[in-house]
Amino acid sequence: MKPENRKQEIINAAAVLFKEKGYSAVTMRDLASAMGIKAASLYNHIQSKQEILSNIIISLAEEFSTGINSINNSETNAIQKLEKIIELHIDVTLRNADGLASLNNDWMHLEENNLLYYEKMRREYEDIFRAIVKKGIRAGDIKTYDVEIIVFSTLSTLRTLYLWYPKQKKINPELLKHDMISVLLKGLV
Amino acid sequence: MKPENRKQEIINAAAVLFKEKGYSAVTMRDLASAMGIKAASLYNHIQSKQEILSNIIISLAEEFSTGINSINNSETNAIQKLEKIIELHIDVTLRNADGLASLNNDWMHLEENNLLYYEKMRREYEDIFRAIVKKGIRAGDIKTYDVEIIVFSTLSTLRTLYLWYPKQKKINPELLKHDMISVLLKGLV
DNA sequence: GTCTATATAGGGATAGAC
DNA sequence: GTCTATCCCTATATAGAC
Repeated sequence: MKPENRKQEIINAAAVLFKEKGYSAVTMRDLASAMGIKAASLYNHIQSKQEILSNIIISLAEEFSTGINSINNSETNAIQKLEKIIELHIDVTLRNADGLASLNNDWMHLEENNLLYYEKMRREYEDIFRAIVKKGIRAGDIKTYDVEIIVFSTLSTLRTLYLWYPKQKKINPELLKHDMISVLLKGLV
Repeated sequence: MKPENRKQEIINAAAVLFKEKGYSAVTMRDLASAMGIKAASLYNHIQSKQEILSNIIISLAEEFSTGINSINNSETNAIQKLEKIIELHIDVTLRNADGLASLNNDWMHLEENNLLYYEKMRREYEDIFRAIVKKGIRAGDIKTYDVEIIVFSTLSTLRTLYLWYPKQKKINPELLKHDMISVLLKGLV
């Protein structure tokens, strides 16, 4: 096994533990034990605990950043863009639900430039999302509720998918996408 | 100042810090510093760090438990019950947004009986919520999407309110309730 | 690539003076 | 009710043998 693979194994194992207890409560001994080795051995593959966290979070944040920019640049209306954003979140959740726990709950433990970089991406993501909703309202495609409430309620559902999805083993991704789009955009009543 | 007041001050200060960094990353020295005293002095008012956490979480969980039981026992239809649940979450968030961060993110650091007690209340809360949605679907008041998706998307929005509300200082609670009910129940489109 | 041993720092909590 | 001093434990990380 090449070092890069072993490193990724460690990062994946860490993501599972971080999801269960949070970054701060997981020790390098916990992580080593989950890998079946001693804590000191981890340092042959990674430089620090912090490096593991930034690896998990930054790659995910960049995925969302790339995704929403590509969606935003497409020639579609606001509703279609929101549908694409919902699909983006579902796709990322299917691929890396564990890592999303750190993205959502442990980003504040990033250090220095990584923290600033994360915060910048998050701000830009929300700005694009907000702009899409505003355009949709102006075009008459979206009802004229408070923009912030719409952005918040939609995003909080999408961001929490990682908690919920693993418990619904049987659910079909296509059904999930369809019903999630319906529930979020067309309401329950 | 009576000891009970001082104790509550400590718990309130702790809730703010737990919200910012999470239970595990906040030290008793951090908390003491926020109170303007030394760490050892905290122990004149509280027995342990764990006691602070359980105070924050258990009282909030009991509030939700009482609230949803009372709503569920009222003679109203599913939609009216859901509206009341949304109001319940908004009311609790207005009163104690800081504590809700611990309820949502740090419950797994509860110990022994408190952990079991919390998990029981949470399970019962979700069961009641799910039963209300199911009744609403059977009565034809709620569209026939996947029940779990409805429960999840609604609850995740309500549970995340604590993150979002403090940033919207100007928003009127009544407008918030009205628009939140509209967005969650009637959709965006 | 993993181990044992260890350095160094900081955690929660207590004792006892004031 | 708060302080200083301190106990004991565990954290991240490194050094060097195998």
